[in-house]
This record gives sequence, C-alpha cells and structure tokens, in this order.
Amino acid sequence: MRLNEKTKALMANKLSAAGLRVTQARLALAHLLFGQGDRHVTADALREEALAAGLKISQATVYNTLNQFHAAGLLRQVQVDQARSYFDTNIDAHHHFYVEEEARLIDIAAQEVDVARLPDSPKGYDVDRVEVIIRLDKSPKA
Amino acid sequence: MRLNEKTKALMANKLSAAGLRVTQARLALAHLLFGQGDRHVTADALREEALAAGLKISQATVYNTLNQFHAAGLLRQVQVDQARSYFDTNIDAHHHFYVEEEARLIDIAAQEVDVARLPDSPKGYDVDRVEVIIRLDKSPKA
DNA sequence: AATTCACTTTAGAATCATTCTAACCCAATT
DNA sequence: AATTGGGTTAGAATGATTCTAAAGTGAATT
Repeated sequence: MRLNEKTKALMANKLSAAGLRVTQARLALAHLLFGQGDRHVTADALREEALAAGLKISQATVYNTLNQFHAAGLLRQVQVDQARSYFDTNIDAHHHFYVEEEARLIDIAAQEVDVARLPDSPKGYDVDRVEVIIRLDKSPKA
Repeated sequence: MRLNEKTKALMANKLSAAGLRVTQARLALAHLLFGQGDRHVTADALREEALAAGLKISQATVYNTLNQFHAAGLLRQVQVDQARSYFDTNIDAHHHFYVEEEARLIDIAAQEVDVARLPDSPKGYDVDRVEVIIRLDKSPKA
C-alpha cells in the first residue's frame, strides 16, 4: 500500500496532536483506521487487513497501537461480545446496534436516541459515559 | 453449607420449570445464585464462593451450569468488561451502572431510565433487547 | 552524517477466561 | 438392580490479549 502524501500528512498531524510519536507502524495503521469513514475493527481483523495491504507488522504492534490510540482518545473501545473487543473510529457520543449472529456493529447517531431520564449516580461516582446498545436478531423469514 | 428444605424445594422447582434436571451441582449453585437478592457474579467468583461454602464442584461445572442457566433464561449475561462475563440473576428488563475501577455492576430498574426515542432497526432485523449502560468513575476527592 | 537516548517494534512466551474431551458418575426409568 | 442418557470432572486445548527482553528507529544533538 502506498500512502499518498496528503493522507500521510493528515495522519502524522493526528498522531502528533494526540501526543504520539509518528512512526511507520502508527502511520500505516492510522491510515487503515482513519482513511475511510467510521469503522469498527477487531485487533485481528486489522492485522489481516494490514497484512493483505502488504504491511509487515506484528500482532503485538497491532494490539499496542490500538491500545495507545484508545488511551490517546483516537479510538473508542466497544464491549458487546465476550469473545473480542471492537475499536470504533467514531469517538463522538453515539450508540450502537449489535447483531450478535454476524458479530457486526452499526453506529447510531447520538441524536437518534433520546434518553429522557437517567437515575442519579450513586454517591461518590460521576457519569463517564452513557451507552445504549440495541441488540438485534435477524427477522424470521416471512 | 446446608440447604434448608424449603429453599431446596424452591430451587428444584425452578430448575424443573426451566427444563433442567435437578442435580446436586445445579441445586447448590442455584441456591447460591438465587437464594439471596439480585446478584452479579463472574464464573470465578461463583466458584470461589462455592468452594468457600464447602461445595466440591469443578470449574467446568460452574461454567457449564452458568451457561445452561443462561440458555434456560434463568440468568442474563452482561458484557461490560473485556476481561470477563458477568451473570445477572435479575432477568427482568433493566439497566446497569458499571464502575470499571471496581469491576462492579449496579442494577438500574427499567423505570428509572426513559429511552424516549429509538431509531428504526435496519431492514431484516428485529430488536432483541435495549441495554443502557452508564459507566461511572469515582468522583475526584473534593 | 554520526551519536545518543528514549521510545517502538518484534517474536515468542505467558496469561487468563472459557471451552472441549473423554472418562466416569448419577438421576430417572424399566 | 440394570439400563440409559444426561451430568460432572480433571486436565488439555483454545483464543484473545499481554508480557518480555532483545533489536530497531525517530528526534535531538554533536
């Protein structure tokens, strides 16, 4: 994969802004993650994609990088399945459909859901984030 | 641990009603799970508790039993942490606070949350369940 | 351009929750 | 009390993720 210069500069910017050193691996993964629209990836899927694109990158680096991007606020981690973690390139407040049968996440824009009333948090705790997950099943064939 | 006869009969009933054969292991775990109020347990925590109560029960059986109870609709599985699954003895519609720092789940009664508007499901899919998870942080010390 | 130093990347081992296997056990039925 | 089919078990296997410690690389400095 050849990163075009414009995208590369954008990604380098993004990394620096997040306080991460600009390295080959991070640039390449950032390109895969952020070069297209919003995405939901698992570590393994990203690894496959990187290899398919001709990158030489280890599994450990994929994990490290995803964790660093997450810690830096560039990614959000979504926990809907006991088996694996998803990383979401959309870090704005929003929600998800999840189709378990297909291990597939679908974004729901924040304004599509109206959570009108929330309980008070227990004393001594503050709300970090409100997540709405709508679990879907395939409709039975008519 | 000695199960009193009344509780034992209740649990045996519950198991039969769910279509599960009444066995020693299931009775004992059902007693731990359902003999007190609503609970959130991990497989490992339940194992510890069983051993502490003097039960001789294998890890495999704890996992099998939790999965069977879940499949039978006696338990709900809650996925909020990448590391482990929680099983919730409260199977009515309700929501959760989650304190990641303490790996602790707290129930929120369904009527405490008002989800006023939901998006349409994608074509071909039906809503199975709507989960609201409120992630909490400890308040900073004043 | 070479040096340095701290941060990165890596292969492979280690960890940890969970599931599987195949043998043994027990609850229900005859 | 024998049969049978599920239940339970120890231990191995699996699979995602993390760790280790060694080798590489980016940024700053000479």
